[in-house]
This record gives sequence, C-alpha cells and structure tokens, in this order.
Amino acid sequence: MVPNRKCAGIGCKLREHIRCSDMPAADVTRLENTMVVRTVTRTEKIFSQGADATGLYCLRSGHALLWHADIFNHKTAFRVVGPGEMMGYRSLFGEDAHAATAQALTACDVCYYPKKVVLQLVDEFPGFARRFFRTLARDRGPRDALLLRGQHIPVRTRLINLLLLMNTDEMCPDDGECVLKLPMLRRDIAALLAARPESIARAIKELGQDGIAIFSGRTVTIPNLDALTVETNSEQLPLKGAVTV
Amino acid sequence: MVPNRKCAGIGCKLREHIRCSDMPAADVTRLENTMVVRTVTRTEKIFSQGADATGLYCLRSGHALLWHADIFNHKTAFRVVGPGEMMGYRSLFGEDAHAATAQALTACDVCYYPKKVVLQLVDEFPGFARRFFRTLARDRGPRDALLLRGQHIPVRTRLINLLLLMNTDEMCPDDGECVLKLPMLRRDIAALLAARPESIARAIKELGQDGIAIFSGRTVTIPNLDALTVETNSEQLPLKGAVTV
DNA sequence: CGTACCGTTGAGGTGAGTCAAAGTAAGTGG
DNA sequence: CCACTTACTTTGACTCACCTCAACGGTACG
Repeated sequence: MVPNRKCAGIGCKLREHIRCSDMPAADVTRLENTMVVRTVTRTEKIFSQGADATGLYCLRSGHALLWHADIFNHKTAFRVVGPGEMMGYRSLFGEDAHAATAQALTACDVCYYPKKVVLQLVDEFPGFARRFFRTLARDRGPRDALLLRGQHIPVRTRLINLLLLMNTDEMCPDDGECVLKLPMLRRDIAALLAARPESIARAIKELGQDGIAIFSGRTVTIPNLDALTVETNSEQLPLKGAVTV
Repeated sequence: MVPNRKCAGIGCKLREHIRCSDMPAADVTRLENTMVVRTVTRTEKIFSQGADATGLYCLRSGHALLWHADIFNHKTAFRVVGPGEMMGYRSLFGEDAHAATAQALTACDVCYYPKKVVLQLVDEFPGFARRFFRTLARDRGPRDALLLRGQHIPVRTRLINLLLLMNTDEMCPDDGECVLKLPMLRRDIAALLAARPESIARAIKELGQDGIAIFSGRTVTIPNLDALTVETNSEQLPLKGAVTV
C-alpha cells in the first residue's frame, strides 16, 4: 500500500449526496478532514471479507471487483465498481463484517471515510440520510450478479449483458463502431457470470465469428451496438428491470 | 379484497424499530392512526410489479411470496415473507415503482403504512432511521435467490437450503424428528430455486429415498436435521454468509 | 531462455430443461 | 355426498449447454 495522503475535496457519489442535503460548510469540512486517500495497485485488496467494516470506501479512479469466497475458496464476483462509485456501505449500515472482498482490477485512488463521521452526519442531516436510503434500496450489489446469471440465460447472453453494463460512458459515437476496454481478466468475467473461463473463451469466439463483438485482449470492438441490445431483448431476461422489493 | 378496518397496535418488525428509537408516544399514535389492516385470501396480490410504491407493507399473519416477471412473463421468486416481516421498503426508499409482485401464499392479514408518514418519521428520528438502514443493508431480498441459485449448486442442495431457511421457528425438538409445513406450491418452490417443477419433484423423490427429508403434500418430515446441514456444508456454497458489500 | 500465468481448444460426461402423458388432489355444482 | 372440472404433481424419454479434465499456444518478466 502506498503512503496515505490527505486530499482536498470530496469526489465520488458522496459529493452528490451532500449537495442534495442541506449540510452546512462546517460539516462538509469535517467530513473532508477525516477523509483519507490511498493509492492501490492492481490485484491489491481494498478491504477483505470477514474484516470489520470501519468506514465507507469510494473510488476516485480505477476499477475494482467485489467478490465473495465460500469455504472452498470458490470465488463468486457480483459487482464491478467504477470511478466515482461507493462501496462497503452495506456492511457499514448493516453493522456486519465485510462479507465480500474488494480487489483492484486496475490501479485505483480510493477515498476512505471513517464510520463514525459518516453515521453522525447521517443522523444529523435527513437529506443526507435520504440519499443513502436511495442508494441502499437501489443497490445493485448482488443484483448485478442476478442480472447476469440465472441458468436459463446462456453464457453468450450474459456476456452481452456485461458488455452493455460496462458501456456506461459515452465511448460510442452514435453511428460508428464502439470500442470498449474491459478492466478485468477472463477469470474475473467468468466469476461475474457464474461460468468457467473456458466457457467465456468459447462465447467470445462465437461473438467474434458472428461479427457482434470482436475481442482483442481486453479491448472489445462493437460494430453495431443495436445488434447487442436486440439479442438481449430476444432472450429471456429474468431480472431485466431493477429488482426492488 | 375484504373491507378495511382499523387495528390498534403496531405489529411486525416495525414495533421493534420504534422501541429502538426514542419516538414519543404522540408520534407512535400518529403512525397507528394512519395504519390500515386488510385481509387477503390465498393467491391474491398485495401489491403488483410496476405499480407505484405508496407505502410500507407488513404481514401480521400468513405467508407471501415476492416474485418478478420478465417480458415473457417468466416468473422468478426471490423471497418468502413470513409473519411479522416487512415488505415493499426497497421500492419505497428507492423511490421506484414496485419491481416485484407480492402474492399471498396463504390467507394473510396485511398492515399498510402510507409512505408520507413513514418518511416523515424516518426524517425526524435518527434511531428509527438507523433501524431501517440496517434492514435495507441486510435485506436478503434478491439475495435469497442468489443463495439458492447459481448453476454449480445442484437443485437437491438448493432445496435443502430452502428447507433450512423455512425452519426458522423452533418446531424441532432437539433430538427427535422435525416436521415442517411449507406454505407454498411446488411451482413456487421451483420459482424460488430457479428450477422447473419437474426438477423439484425429482429432487423431492431423491431426498425421500435417501431418508433425509420425507415430503407428504406440503408437510416435510426431517428425521435428522444434522443430516441436512452436513450435506449443505459438504457442497459448494457460493454465498454462504450474507453477502453484504 | 526458462518460469509463470493467462488464454484457447478439444473430448467427454452430466445435471437439468423440454415435451408429453398419466396420476392425484382440490374445488364446484347438482 | 358424489360426479365433474380444473389445477397441481409426478414420471419418463430425450436433448443440450455447460462443466471437467487435459493439453497446448501466447505473452510478460525475471
């Protein structure tokens, strides 16, 4: 782990939460002062399954993967965390130990806010709390996995879903082809889709032959984005919309 | 739907939430006065996927099933709601339409609290809010399904997991055999385990032949509870602990 | 120029889905 | 209370997507 350093200004979704609450400048500063930014390298763990949840994490840059290991160390990933996204809030508010490990897929700048300060602010400012309620209620954490797995959806379709999920930014010109860089290994894709790396390789080959998505290392070229969406819609999507109870 | 009637006293988990907050009697009365109890019959819907979330629901008695339907009307259940349990809170706090349908498995008494009052109380009483944070963060909603599905777990094991999940009450003497009454159809079990009714039937037959769990209609006799737990532990349980990020 | 690790390809096995049909329980009306 | 309808449950035969195991090619790094 690289030496910590203070960092002025709050990044991530948290800034948005603050804007929506009527938090005075003094309290924002209080939060800023306790924030710690640390830089982690690829494959390094940000927090580990089983460890106490001592605070809230936020990615300033880079990508991380959340996965859970069973007693046989069989890993099941269920969320890709991108720049600006928070993580660790479920165990924070659930008052549980971390039930998943966060591992850096690429080099990351990670913000950390101590539990005590976050909970205090949540208690004091209803507007701030309400934003967290929304985040928690809409959290796709385990839902990402649900969306992507499910036996009756073929691996090919699950892979397409993942591509569409990773394509949030506007790296796609409206008509032309679309180039996407996946921040993870085949092994990680497999863990996310609840499949084996071999099955992923076969699905990738198939998509390439059909001219739907051409993989070259971690770079994916998608000639026609519509062709992807068409295919997911024609398949059975068991949890297409958000599954909010 | 049977005519509504007022009902004194707040049941369910909500009472516990109130006890943990420092809510004055006047506010508790405010909540009680807006509460509505209605009785629903088997198969009746308590709320429907796509409808606006107008309040919080709570089962005073009976069992209900939460399921989500895709565009092909393929139903995937993900939670069994028992007496005292709340439902509908995710869409309430997520400010989304209901993304699932709640359907009564047996006759139910359902409490309903209007959104406005609940949100007001959450804003006013941090202790009350904190309990909801915990509930949301620990919510197994979609997680139940995750626990039970996953291709690499055979249907037989998923079924055992469900039995253990339904066996919360102490209907088991310490040594003797344990009798359990499932509140649902085979079809519902299938939806919960992301399997087909035929596969459930086969798994049930197998468990009976092995003398691990004898099904007779909706009544399940488990000669030795340990035999069940042993089997789940020896299998790969991808999400054994709670998956809280 | 090895040593790892990652990625791909092939052969073989299998759990569970699908389809179809028979058996059983539950609910209805005379 | 019984005949009838309807819905649920079980069984069997077949098929297939994916897993497993094993081997080989590629690339990074010492």
